[in-house]
Amino acid sequence: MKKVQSVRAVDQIVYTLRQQILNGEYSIGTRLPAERTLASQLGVNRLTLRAAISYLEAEGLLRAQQGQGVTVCDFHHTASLELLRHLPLDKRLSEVLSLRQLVLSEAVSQACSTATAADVNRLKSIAEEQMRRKNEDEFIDGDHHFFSVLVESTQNFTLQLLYNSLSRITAEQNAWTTHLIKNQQQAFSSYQAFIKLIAHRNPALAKKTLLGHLSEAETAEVTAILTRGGQ
Amino acid sequence: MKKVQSVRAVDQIVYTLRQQILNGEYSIGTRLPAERTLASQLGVNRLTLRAAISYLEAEGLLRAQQGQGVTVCDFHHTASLELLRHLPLDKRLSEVLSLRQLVLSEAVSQACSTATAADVNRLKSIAEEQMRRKNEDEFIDGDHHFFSVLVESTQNFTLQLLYNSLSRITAEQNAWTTHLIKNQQQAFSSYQAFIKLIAHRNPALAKKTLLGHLSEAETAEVTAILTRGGQ
DNA sequence: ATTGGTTCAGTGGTTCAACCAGTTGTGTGT
DNA sequence: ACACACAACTGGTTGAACCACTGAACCAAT
Repeated sequence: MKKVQSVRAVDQIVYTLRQQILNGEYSIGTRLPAERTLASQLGVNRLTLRAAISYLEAEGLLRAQQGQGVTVCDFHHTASLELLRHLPLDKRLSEVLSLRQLVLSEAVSQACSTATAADVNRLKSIAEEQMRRKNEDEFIDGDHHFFSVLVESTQNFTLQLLYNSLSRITAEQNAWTTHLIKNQQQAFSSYQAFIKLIAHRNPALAKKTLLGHLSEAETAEVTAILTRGGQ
Repeated sequence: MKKVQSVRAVDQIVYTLRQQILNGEYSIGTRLPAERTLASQLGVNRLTLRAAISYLEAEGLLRAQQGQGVTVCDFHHTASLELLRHLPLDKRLSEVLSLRQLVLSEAVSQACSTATAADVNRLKSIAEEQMRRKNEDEFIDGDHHFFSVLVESTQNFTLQLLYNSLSRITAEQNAWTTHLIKNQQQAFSSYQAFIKLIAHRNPALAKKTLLGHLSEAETAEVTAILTRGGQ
């Protein structure tokens, strides 16, 4: 008794069409075949196809207009970050990493003002737990958990929504998991640095530190903060 | 001969359900009424409702599962920035503004390395045109156009997708238009500053400048750059 | 009383065939 | 040459029917 949970036809059609659009098989600005035609081509009912089109409209890939057909949007201008979930991350890993760094710097900076003592303790325990992880997948999840809590502690809904996208983009992408595993040690020190910066409650300094914008005097100060042990 | 372009029933249902979810009328984790029930409540056919549900699944607000019903997702964790398009911007204007500032700082910094001379000229002409604008709506559009070109000049697809969301969030929101109109003069000097920073081709300095992370020595240097006339 | 399996009612998923409603082009009348 | 009407697309909506999955209720065997 397996739980095969057959995949919804809609999801398959969504996947197929999305790939065809992203591959340029249906190029930007062109019209898709008429719904009745396309449905029979894809071997599904027209209404199933329509549900898929509705989904892809929400993603900003398609636009349907009565009497005019379904046209492929210029997703460079109509899509959102979520689109990267469906593109190979390899080519854009550096772009995503630097955006992630930028966002997390801002998050840490804001958390300096907003995080509660309880938040900091949660972060500490997650960070400690991460050090004991053996399983790779658990480590990946834990990493996501740490930053999820961090972002939540900013109480900044906008940042949180943005982080949602970032974490989904990386989720289940091999380029990401190999990157994270390879830089595991670096991750540990990031956790510690972030926690100490938040606990130090200096938003401006935290941001400068994480973006590498420190002056010489500040560098010394930060070094002192980061090397301080315990509490 | 008007072109009333009657609104699609699907769109109305999407709007209605989205509002009900965001207002908490259908609270997170609960199940929507059965499709057949809900469809008759809303006065549309079940398949029309299903197209709407499919759309809202793409937005991360709903999740349908055979045999289990349609449940309301915790959009704090499942939605993306696009969600802010459907929330009043008033309460979060400062959040969005600071994120925008952060993203544009990064864009300018990257443009220092990637923008062509042609890009810089386009930016200059847009900025000049902006100064002559009388109409408020045209000014808003021009502002968006300027930053759109700026972000494109980075050739960073990730940043571009993120900017798409940001510009859609602000589009047609009164909180944004009033903010922009009120700070029109400041916008002009931003254009000039961004252009000069890009033309100066120093990514690190540009970013520090826009984030206010300058040391004293750097401040003098930047002042010189920004007050330089002409080219 | 506990366990195990069966049944059944309720859910979303899919299909069919038909009709409604915009958009476009084409042809006919003037 | 122009204006209008029509025809032929297109997507939008509807009703009814059936399939497939889930969970709870039920009943039997232990």
